[in-house]
Amino acid sequence: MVTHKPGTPDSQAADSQAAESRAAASRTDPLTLEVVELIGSVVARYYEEYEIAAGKHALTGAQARVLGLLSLEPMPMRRIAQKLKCEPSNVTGIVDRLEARGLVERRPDPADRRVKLAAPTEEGLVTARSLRESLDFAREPLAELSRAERISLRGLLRRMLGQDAPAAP
Amino acid sequence: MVTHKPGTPDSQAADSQAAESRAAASRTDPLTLEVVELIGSVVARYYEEYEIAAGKHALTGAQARVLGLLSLEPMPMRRIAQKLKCEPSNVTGIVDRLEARGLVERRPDPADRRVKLAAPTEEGLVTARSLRESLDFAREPLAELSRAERISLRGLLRRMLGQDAPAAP
DNA sequence: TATTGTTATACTCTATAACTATA
DNA sequence: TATAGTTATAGAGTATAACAATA
Repeated sequence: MVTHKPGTPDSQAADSQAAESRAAASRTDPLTLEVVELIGSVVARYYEEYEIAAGKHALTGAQARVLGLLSLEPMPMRRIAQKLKCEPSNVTGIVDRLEARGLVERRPDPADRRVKLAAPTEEGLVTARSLRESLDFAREPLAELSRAERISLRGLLRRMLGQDAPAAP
Repeated sequence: MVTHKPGTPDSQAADSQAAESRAAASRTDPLTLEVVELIGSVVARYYEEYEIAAGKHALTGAQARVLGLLSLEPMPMRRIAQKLKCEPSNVTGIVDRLEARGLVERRPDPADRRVKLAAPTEEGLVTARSLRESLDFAREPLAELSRAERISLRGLLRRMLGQDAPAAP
């Protein structure tokens, strides 16, 4: 691997790929570095807001995340673990505590008696909605953008997630 | 601030504030909702990448975060707690484990004998650099943006963090 | 008296392994 | 036998309260 430093032209094959040279430039460009740092700050802020919102309902972050998931669609314990990217054994405790709070209930799955479907109660749905609205800090600045800017931002976010094939140069 | 949204004249006080009506619109506009969801995904992805990178060095997320902090500047235990937004008592254990791994050391503060300054070792600095580079997934798509787009993105991120006074319409 | 760092304690989240009841 | 959920256990992060050393 021959990472290239801009302003140091080299007769080697270092910049045979445009992507590689762009990546190298992004490691020194002050504007890009600032944006990367801002993204890090937004990520930290996002988590912080979420934890605070969860705390206001006397929930932990993990409990709030599970409740948010179930508010979209009831699902088996196993599937919750997949969504959370954790071991299934952990979900037992988290759902236990949500159930003790009356925010979630376990239902049998008619199709497979091994499966337990976790579903939000009425109160759980209300709490989940409140939690979702606590992320307004991310939405409000978006409303100030033009439609073209929002579309551009959507494209960027998709590329960051690898959902979009990067256009060939 | 009583700017009015044109096209929706209402005798009530519902849209007496432009910001309020923009916020309301952002809760129903499909494009905005999609972008909000994408931001959530990027946040999750960012954390995931960080945890994976930490794991490759047999570190937990909290340990990696502290090491990253100290790699910028040695600091008292108390200050680490402020940065992490946690209680000072927790920092003791985290730094204990980093110290046991030889990545961090505690030094006396000449100016105040109550204070212990946590500082990275040589190996700690190398590890911190490696961790920082693992966030490339966020930087690479940025390199594909034009300078104007990056500046626009920077403005958006600053607004999300409340670092920028929103421009009057 | 106030502050810094630590210890002790309790709770939650996490992974691993073993167990049960179904399939 | 294979899978879904649980239990048991241990390590780590977190908040709270109490403590020693220093200011």
